[in-house]
Amino acid sequence: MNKKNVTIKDIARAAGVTHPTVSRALNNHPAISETTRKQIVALAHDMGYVPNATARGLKTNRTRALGAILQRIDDPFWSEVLDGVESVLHSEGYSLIIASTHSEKKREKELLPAMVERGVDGVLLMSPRFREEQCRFLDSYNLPMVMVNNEGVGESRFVILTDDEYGITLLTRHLIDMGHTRIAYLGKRNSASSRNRLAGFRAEMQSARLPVDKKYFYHASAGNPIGGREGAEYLFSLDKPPTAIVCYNDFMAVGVYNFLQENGLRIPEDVSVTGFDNILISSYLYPPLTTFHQYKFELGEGAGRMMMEVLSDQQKNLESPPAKKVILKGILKIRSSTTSPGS
Amino acid sequence: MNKKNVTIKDIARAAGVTHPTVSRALNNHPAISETTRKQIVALAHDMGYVPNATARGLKTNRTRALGAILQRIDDPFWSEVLDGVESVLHSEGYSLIIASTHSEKKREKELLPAMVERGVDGVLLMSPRFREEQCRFLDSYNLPMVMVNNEGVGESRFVILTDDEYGITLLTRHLIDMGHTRIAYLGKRNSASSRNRLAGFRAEMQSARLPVDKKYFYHASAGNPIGGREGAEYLFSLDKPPTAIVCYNDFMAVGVYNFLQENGLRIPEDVSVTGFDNILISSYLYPPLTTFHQYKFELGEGAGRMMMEVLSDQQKNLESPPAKKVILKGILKIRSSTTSPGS
DNA sequence: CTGTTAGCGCGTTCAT
DNA sequence: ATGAACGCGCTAACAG
Repeated sequence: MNKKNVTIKDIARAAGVTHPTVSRALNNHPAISETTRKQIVALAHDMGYVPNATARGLKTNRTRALGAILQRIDDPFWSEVLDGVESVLHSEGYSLIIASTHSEKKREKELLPAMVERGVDGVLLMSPRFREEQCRFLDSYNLPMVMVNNEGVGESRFVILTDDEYGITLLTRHLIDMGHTRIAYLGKRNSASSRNRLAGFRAEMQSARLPVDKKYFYHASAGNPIGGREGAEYLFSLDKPPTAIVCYNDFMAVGVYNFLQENGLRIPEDVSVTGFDNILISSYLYPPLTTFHQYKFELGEGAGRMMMEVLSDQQKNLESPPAKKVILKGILKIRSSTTSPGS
Repeated sequence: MNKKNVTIKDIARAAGVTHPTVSRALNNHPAISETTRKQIVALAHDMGYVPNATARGLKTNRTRALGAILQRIDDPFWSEVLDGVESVLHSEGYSLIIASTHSEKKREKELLPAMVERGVDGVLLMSPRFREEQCRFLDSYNLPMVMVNNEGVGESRFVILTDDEYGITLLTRHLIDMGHTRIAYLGKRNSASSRNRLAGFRAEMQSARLPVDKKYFYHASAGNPIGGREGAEYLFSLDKPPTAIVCYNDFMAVGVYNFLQENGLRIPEDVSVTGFDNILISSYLYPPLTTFHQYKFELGEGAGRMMMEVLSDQQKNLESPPAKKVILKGILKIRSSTTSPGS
C-alpha cells in the first residue's frame, strides 16, 4: 500500500473526470456540484491523497511557509516565543522554517538569501542585530518582515514587542521603593533591547533623584548565566558593590545567583537581584526571582498573527498596507530575591 | 531596484543564450564552456538572481528541507539539540522546518501529513511518543526518518541516541559508592527514555544488592520543574524519604531543588540530587548539580548528518540501504549536589 | 558545447 | 458544471 505520489490526475482518472474538476472539488470552488464534490473528496481521502505544496507554491507564488531568524534557538526566552509562533502557524496551515545566526556575520549574510530562495511568504526577525541593509534586501523581494522585540531597526513597518521601558521601570521603582540607592544594571553587549532597558533604568533613577554612576553599569558578552556571572564578578570587584542588581534577563540572573552564593553573599539580605522575562525556571530558583513577566508565548502568537494579516493585506493588493505595531505590557512578579538593603 | 523574480529566462535573454544553458552554468554542469559559464555567473550575480527552490523542488522531487518533530521547542535539552541540527543543515544548504506536538494527539496526527504535503526530504523524530502507525505512514511515502534519543519505537532503521543506561548507571553507582541505600528515581510519565533510565537504575541497584522499592519511584506529569516539584512533594510525604534522588533530567532537578530548599532541606547534606543532560544552567544552580553530560549539540549534528547520508544512499538507489545506529556516550559531572548520606 | 522540447503537479483562464 | 489548454521556474532528454 505505497500511496506515494497520488496526484489530482490519479484521482481524476479514478473518478472519471478531469483534473481541474478535482482541483475545484478540493479547493471548495463555488462552481461545482455538491454531489461530485463529495464523491471526489471521499475518493481523495481513500486514495491517501496529500496535496503537493511545492507544485501549488510554484503556481500560486505563495508557499505558506514563514521564516524565523534568531540568534540562537537554545535560549529559554526565544524558544518559548517560537513555540507561540509555531502554534499559530500550524493552526493556519503554515510551516515554520527556523534559522539561527549564532551572531556570526557570515550566517547573517547567508540566511536572508536562503529564505528568499526557499520562497517563504514572510520573515520574522527575532535577532536583534539586523540592520537596514538586510531590511532593504527583503524589501527588494517584497518579502514582509515582522520585528519581534526588535524595535531598534530602521523604519520597520510591522512590529510587535514588549514594552521594555515599562518593565524596567517597574523593577527599578520596586527596588527604589525598598530603599536601595546603589543599584547596578547588568546588561548585554550589542543589544538594542539591553540599551533600551538601561535607558529606562537611568530615567527612573534620575526621576528618583538617585545618582547614576557608570561604574555600576556592566555589559556582559552574553545574555546567559555565563554573562551573568561575568557581570557579578565585576560588580563585586568594586570598592562599594551595589546593594541591588537589575539584570537584563532572568537567564543572566542565574549566573549572578551562582556568583553570589558561591561567595557566601545572601540573596536578598546582602544583595537584591531582579531579572526580566519570567522564564520557566525563575520561580523555581532559590530564592524565587523577582522579575518582569513577558508574555512570551503570546508574543510569538501575536507575531504570527500579525504576519498573517500582513500577507492578507498584501494579497488584497492594497497600495498602502497599514503599518502595524503591537506593544505588550507585562507584569511585575515580586518574589523573594528582593528586599530592603541591610535587612 | 526591485529585483524580485529574476529567473533563468531573464538571464538567458540578457546573455543571448537559452535558459537551459543558464541552468547548466549555474549548476556546474560539465558540458559547458568555461567562458560562457563565467559570463553567466557574473550576470546572474549582477541581476541579483536567487534560484527558486520551489520550482527546483517540483522538478527534482527534492526540496532540501527537513522536518523536525518534537514535543515542545521550549525545552532546554531539545532546543540545544535543535541548534545542532540547524547548524549542520544550514551548512549543507538544507532548511529546517520545526513542528511541535505539545503532546496533543490531534497535532500528532496532523503533523506528519503536513510534512508530506510540504515535501520535506526526511523527518527527524525527536518526540518520544510516535508509534509504529506513524512510521508506516512515513514509510508509505518513502520518507526517511531518523530517530533522535527515541529508540523505543518499532524497528527504526536510522537511530542516534545517547546511551541512557550508561549514563544512569554512572549516576546510580556514584550515589551507591557514596553510601546511599534509599535512592529514589524521579521520572516522567509516558516516556520511553524515562523507562530506560529507570531500568538501568534498577539494574544497578540490584547488582549492588540494594533493595528496590516501588514506592521510591515516581513518574511525574512533565519533565520540567513543575514535574520535579510534584515528585519531590510525593517523595517527602513518605515515612522514610530517600536520601538521594535520581532525576530523569536536569530540568526536573530544578523543581526538586525548589521543593527541598523551600522546606529547609539542605542539598546535599540532607538529600543528594542528580540530574541528566547537563543543560546550561546546571552548573550555575546552587549547589551546582551533579549530572550526566549529554552531547546535545553533537546529537543534533549527528542526526542531521545521518539524514544527509540516508538521503545520499537513497539517491544512489541502493536496494538495501544500510541501517544506521549511533550511540553517544557522555560524561559524569560530579558537582556539589551529591555527598554521603548523613554528612 | 548549445538549443529544442518536454514535463514535474497544480491552479486558472477560456470555452462549452 | 465541466473540459481543454496553458504556464509557473526549473531540470533533463535528446539533437545537433
